[in-house]
Amino acid sequence: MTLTELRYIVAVSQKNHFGKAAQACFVSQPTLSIAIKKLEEELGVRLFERSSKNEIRITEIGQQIINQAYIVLQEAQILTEIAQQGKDPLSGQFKLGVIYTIGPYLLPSLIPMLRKNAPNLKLIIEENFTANLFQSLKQGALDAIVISYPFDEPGIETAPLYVEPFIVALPRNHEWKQRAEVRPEDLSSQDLMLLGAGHCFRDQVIEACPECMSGDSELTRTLEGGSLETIRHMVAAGTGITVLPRTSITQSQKNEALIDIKPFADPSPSRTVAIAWRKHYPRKEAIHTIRDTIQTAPLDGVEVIQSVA
Amino acid sequence: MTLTELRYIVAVSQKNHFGKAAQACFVSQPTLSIAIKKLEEELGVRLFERSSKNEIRITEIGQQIINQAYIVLQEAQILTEIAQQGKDPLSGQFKLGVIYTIGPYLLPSLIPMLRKNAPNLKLIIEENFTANLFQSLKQGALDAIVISYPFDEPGIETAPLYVEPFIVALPRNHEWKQRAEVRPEDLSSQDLMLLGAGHCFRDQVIEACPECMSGDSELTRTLEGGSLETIRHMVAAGTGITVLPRTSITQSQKNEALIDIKPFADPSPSRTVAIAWRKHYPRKEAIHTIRDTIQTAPLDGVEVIQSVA
DNA sequence: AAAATCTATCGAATTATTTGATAAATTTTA
DNA sequence: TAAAATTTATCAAATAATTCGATAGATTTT
Repeated sequence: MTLTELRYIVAVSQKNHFGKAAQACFVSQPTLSIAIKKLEEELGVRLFERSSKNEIRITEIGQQIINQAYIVLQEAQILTEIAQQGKDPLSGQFKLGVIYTIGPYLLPSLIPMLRKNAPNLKLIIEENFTANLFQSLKQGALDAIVISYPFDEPGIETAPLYVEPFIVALPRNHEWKQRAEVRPEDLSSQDLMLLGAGHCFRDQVIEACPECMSGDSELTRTLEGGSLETIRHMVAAGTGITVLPRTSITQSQKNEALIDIKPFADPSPSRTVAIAWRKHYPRKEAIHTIRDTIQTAPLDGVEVIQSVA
Repeated sequence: MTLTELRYIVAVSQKNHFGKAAQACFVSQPTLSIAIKKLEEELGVRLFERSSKNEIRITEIGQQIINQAYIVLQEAQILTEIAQQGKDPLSGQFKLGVIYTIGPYLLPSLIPMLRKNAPNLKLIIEENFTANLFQSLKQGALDAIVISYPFDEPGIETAPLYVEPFIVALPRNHEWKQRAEVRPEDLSSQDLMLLGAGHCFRDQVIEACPECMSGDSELTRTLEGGSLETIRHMVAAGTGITVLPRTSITQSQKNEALIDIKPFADPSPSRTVAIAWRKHYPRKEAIHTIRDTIQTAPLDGVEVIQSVA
């Protein structure tokens, strides 16, 4: 049984005439006759009563089968309509993972922009650690993830989005009040607060200032389970200083009374934020749109990295 | 789109593996790969995300389409099941027309026998005049009709069932009480009651005894809209005599006190009862069964006509 | 680096499908 | 009654499609 054969019998039932039905199906009359004969033989049932002159008559069982053929064809039609709607790579769900230290700062501007650039894309967000996001990405639970380099996994492709410098956040009236900039190695002499293990940003800060974790510096504290926002509030409360990614500081927060922001001396430590996806992911265009959206209106203080591709 | 292609994508979604899906579909892996590629191109949608190693991943739109493919295939399956059930020519409805002067006598014995010989045949009966039955048969509203010869129409085939002699019904104490038999021409001297126009039996009686309708016989009365049963009751009431087909008289009625039955002298006038169907009617076996059923246990007093075919 | 595992691609062989021409059957018309 | 018309079935040839084994290409695992 083929869908074509079903279309033929439906056409005959509508035209009551093999020749006219063949015309309606854009095939020759023998083609249609043979196809119907084949179907009748396969089903073991006579669908039509042919009388040379006059019209065709549909048998009782033939009518039942034609009714069912309508249903089959209709469901097949629905299938093509589903495909038609789904053709647009910028439609349907898109599950985006973002690491904790990027999500709160990137998403508030990304989501409304994306709603404009891809109105039919139903964005679903997950915030998590890099390792968990990667697992979900690999398993197909996520379509793409926004993470920080280094990130190199087999079967996963990445594209850099922007470079984001690190900055130092001090309580007002800190001893460095008058400084224009800070060098990484200076940090080891301070009460430095860091995120818990699992956050790649923690590792990046430590990489920038290995001294702060060396045995002789007992001033560095880890806030397990904390967030950058928690740490920022603790800085404001005077508990210590911290290093933050540039995007975690908005203009209004920069002018905040309780916190002082200092850049690092050149070359400033920084992180490169990237988007990653499975190599064979079929909706690359959706990823491209997200990347473009992020790069067209970048966050404050970052340097966009245009890909060559 | 073909049903085969839909079977392929369903198989891949179940096996998560092109090779295994191909095996399950009893085709080679290239066959399945090409078919799916073709379907993807036709729909304009990527259904699967292939990664050389590891398992296949179904895209979001692919899952929607596979769900719909299940539905299409299931409806197609139902179609074949309908055909399977309808394969038996002795199943389904069978619309049988019978003329008024046969129905009441044939059907009471035919219906229970047919229920035994063709238990799945849903017999639907229509009683009417020959002309109306023929129209319905021609139009396909009836599958077969039981009528009386002569009956010869283009596109219609017939087979004789049995020859049924006519008999004369007299009131008790009629002047012919002592007679052993009656000759047709005798009827013109009597109060003869006949059915209305349209009943072929009326015409057959008149053909057997033209004298009873000739100008000088004013004793013949026509009962428009009446039935043989009405006439029989009128005979019993002494209103006149009539001619009846043999099958209208059962054994118990023969012994009835109020009516006397006389045969015609040889050669007795008679009618040949036949079954008729459209030449191309596809369920000839059903007709054959009905004919056999009628002929295997014939009504009292008829002579079965075995067909050569 | 080699082996293993998958899907994609290729060319040849095989099957199906399609078509125009025509046959066969039947009905209508002359 | 014969010829014309109408309609579906059949046939042989051409075309299109499907199928397969072999193998390439890509990637992961050993």
